[in-house]
Amino acid sequence: MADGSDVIRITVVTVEDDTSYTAVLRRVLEGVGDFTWGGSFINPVRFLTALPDLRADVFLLDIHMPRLSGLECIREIKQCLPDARVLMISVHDDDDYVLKAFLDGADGYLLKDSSPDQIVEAIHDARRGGAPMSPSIARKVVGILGRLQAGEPTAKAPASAKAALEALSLRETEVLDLLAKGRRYTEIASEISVSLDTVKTHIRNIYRKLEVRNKAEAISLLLG
Amino acid sequence: MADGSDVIRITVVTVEDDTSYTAVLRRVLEGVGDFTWGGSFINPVRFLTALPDLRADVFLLDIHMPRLSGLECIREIKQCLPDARVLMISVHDDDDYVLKAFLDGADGYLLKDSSPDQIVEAIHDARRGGAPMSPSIARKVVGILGRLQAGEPTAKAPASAKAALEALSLRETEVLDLLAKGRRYTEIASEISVSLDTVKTHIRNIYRKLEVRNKAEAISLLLG
DNA sequence: CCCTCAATCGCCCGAAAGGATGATTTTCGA
DNA sequence: TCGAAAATCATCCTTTCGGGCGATTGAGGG
Repeated sequence: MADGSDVIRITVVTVEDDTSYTAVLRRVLEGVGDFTWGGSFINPVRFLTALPDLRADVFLLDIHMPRLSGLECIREIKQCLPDARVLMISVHDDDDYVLKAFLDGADGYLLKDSSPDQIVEAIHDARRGGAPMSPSIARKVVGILGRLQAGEPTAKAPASAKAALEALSLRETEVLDLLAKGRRYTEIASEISVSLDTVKTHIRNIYRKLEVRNKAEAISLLLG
Repeated sequence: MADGSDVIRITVVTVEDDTSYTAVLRRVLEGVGDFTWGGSFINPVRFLTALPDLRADVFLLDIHMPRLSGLECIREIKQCLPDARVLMISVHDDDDYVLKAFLDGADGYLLKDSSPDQIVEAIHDARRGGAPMSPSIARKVVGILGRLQAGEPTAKAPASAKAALEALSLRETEVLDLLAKGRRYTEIASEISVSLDTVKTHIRNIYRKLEVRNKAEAISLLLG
């Protein structure tokens, strides 16, 4: 391996809506001998269209993009190119996104404050079968694991959701059902023959018991 | 059948939160020779508690009651007393309630503007195996039947709901998902990197396509 | 008898939601 | 290349939500 001819070159493709960061990545990777720039996509939809014709070893995916989440690209990539490695690169470190990324098949998760060296090393690491991730992401993963182990699946436990719903009184259950049907407070009030303020009180109590902040979360917990 | 001794008496029980209407019903029914007043319940919860000890031929149920919907009483009654007839008496004639009542096992559906004669006749009709209903309710039922036949299950079609969701653009789907997670408009805006007004526009378009009026209905359609 | 909890109602206040309309740009297929 | 649809941003205005706070009544348990 003294000369470069027998070095296995790694083709890297990026999908990133931020053109300036795309340029950064390109510069970083073109500075490394065994990397081949396989293309960069600004538009994730375009990327998916082009995917069947791509041959790449590693994909760098942004999570938050204009039209389509990078998360939704993972499965497509894995289906077309089962041996390819997928690394997420994002500014976000929410538990929700980190967990989803790995569940969807991502091989690694880097934050955008990663240094060039770290990015290069992560790509090599992914090729070797590792799961490269930024230190803070690694901590997140450990934290999530702990919570999963404790029987609290994500943030909203499916088991505890049921328990929380059962902790509601008859009246509260009735109000929540109507809320989920899209009824307004005033409509609920007239349907169950109580005042508007009573409905509001019930809803405040429902939110407190379910530990949610608004209608949407309450309904998702009820139906999801 | 010349004397009253061989007339089969019909025991009637009412469950109705409105005491004045309960009194009206009682007066009407006590004026009819072959009816026996089996009791009246103001509180539906109390009614369910007492139900196992009741012997009645016909139940008159209000739909909208303080703690518990009359709809939820139907199954309980049918389980305890399979031969009993259940008539709903309500001021409401929404498709939703009418359909639900019959699906839940109601034998008839009267509006509260029914005359005493109509009520008496409806009870006899139910006993004979009929399905007594106020004229406007009968029309509702026919209308609902037509729509079911046309492949539009209720008002919110389970098949068309899926179609409607698929008619959403990628961006709209993304926004709706975030909405269902309980995100506020401003949070969605920052997460997908667009302005607040753009998010509002997307959501208005989503509501239009899904034919809903608010978050709650949209989320119910998405999750339900 | 006291305490708790469910259910009821009220007031105040700021934030969020949503409706009406109009406009620009990009994209894409006919 | 023309038009439709998607996506973007905006202004104006009203209604609805959501939270904080306090209060009463009745049922039921200790």
